[in-house]
Amino acid sequence: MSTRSDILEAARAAFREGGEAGLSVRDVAARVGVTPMAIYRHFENKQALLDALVVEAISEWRARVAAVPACAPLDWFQKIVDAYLDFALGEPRKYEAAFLVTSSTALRYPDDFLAGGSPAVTLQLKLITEITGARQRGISLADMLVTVAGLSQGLVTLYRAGRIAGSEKKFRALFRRAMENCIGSFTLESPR
Amino acid sequence: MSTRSDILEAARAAFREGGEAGLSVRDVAARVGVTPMAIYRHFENKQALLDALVVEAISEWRARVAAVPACAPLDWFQKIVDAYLDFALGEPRKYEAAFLVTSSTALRYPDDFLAGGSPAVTLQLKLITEITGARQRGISLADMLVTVAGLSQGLVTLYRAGRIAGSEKKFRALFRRAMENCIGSFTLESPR
DNA sequence: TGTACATCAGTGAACGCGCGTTCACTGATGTAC
DNA sequence: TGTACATCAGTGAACGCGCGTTCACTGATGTAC
Repeated sequence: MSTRSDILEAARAAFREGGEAGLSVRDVAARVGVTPMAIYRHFENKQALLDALVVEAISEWRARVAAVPACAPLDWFQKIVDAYLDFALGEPRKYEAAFLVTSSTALRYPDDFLAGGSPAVTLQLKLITEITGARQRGISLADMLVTVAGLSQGLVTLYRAGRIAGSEKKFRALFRRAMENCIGSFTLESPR
Repeated sequence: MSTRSDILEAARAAFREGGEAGLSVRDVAARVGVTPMAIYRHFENKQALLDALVVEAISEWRARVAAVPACAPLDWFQKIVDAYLDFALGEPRKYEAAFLVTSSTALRYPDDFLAGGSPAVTLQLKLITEITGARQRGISLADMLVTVAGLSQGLVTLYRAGRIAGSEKKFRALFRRAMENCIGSFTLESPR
């Protein structure tokens, strides 16, 4: 049963280095020190191996969100934003697997998330609701959710594609300002 | 000199069908009805062929923006938003080439754009400045630019990855609302 | 006007690579009687 | 306790594919004298 975990570990390493395009059955086998066909004893095919990595990455993201200590809604939300940045910038390939790789298991905005399909998003929804509260401007929760998701994902993608100039530190600050402004825009008055 | 344009046309078709991953020298040659090596008579290598497609796509996007008739700043901006959606949804592969394919010629936010490297963005910057005007909330022009770019790109990416449920029409409406809200958030009062 | 030569588009075969997956197999381990 | 058999992880060779690019070439067209 250790070969299976060796395969997963090798696949993780291969994906870390080259992403989806860098994952090959033959390469993973070579890393484990085993024949390519040995992989098929443990995974139905390459897709199944990739799916396993996606599931792992999603779990890790959820664990990171769950690990953020509870506090006042706005602080809490901002800490999750920081966790998102840590994940996206510190483990770029895992971020890719969790958020970008097209997998049959991918949830869809906004329905699957409003329905509570993802614990991480459910928490964020709760926080957004509490933050905007009575000052809420009549924007639907679904819209707010998709806007936050789109902005996060778009900024990270631009940065990762090297299309945003400046250091990582500068990008993190920019990202935080943009998210703060975005959340603020959901309320009637300007924030702060 | 007609072979060169035949090659470009075939490459365009191949890219339209399969994106960057679907572009192969051999396939393009087969479409033209010519030996793979004939391509090399006209392009240094595969990358040069891809670069040519990227340049074309960027030109087309700029032409579309330039074709939007001048009007009041907010209307004008919204018409550009619509043009962006038309481009992203109507010519998804060209959108990909213009905005997502990593190319040595890619401009970077915000410096290259603030410096006027892109006529399309220069116009958008001018419009944003006019729209926010005196009510501007102290957010830097660079931040506003990156936020608009990130949100646009992120929403389209989510939609194209099938992660936003609903019809194209619904997505367009959602996109417009999100952009309107985003622009509104740059001013002191809530818009409308 | 005719000839020699350079230019140039395109050919055809091959190199060397990596890919996912098939097939029939070996050899060790565990199980039933 | 010993034997027969099933299970199962892993092997090794091969199939058939597509890829970018190299090399030496052919044959037509244009140009110079």
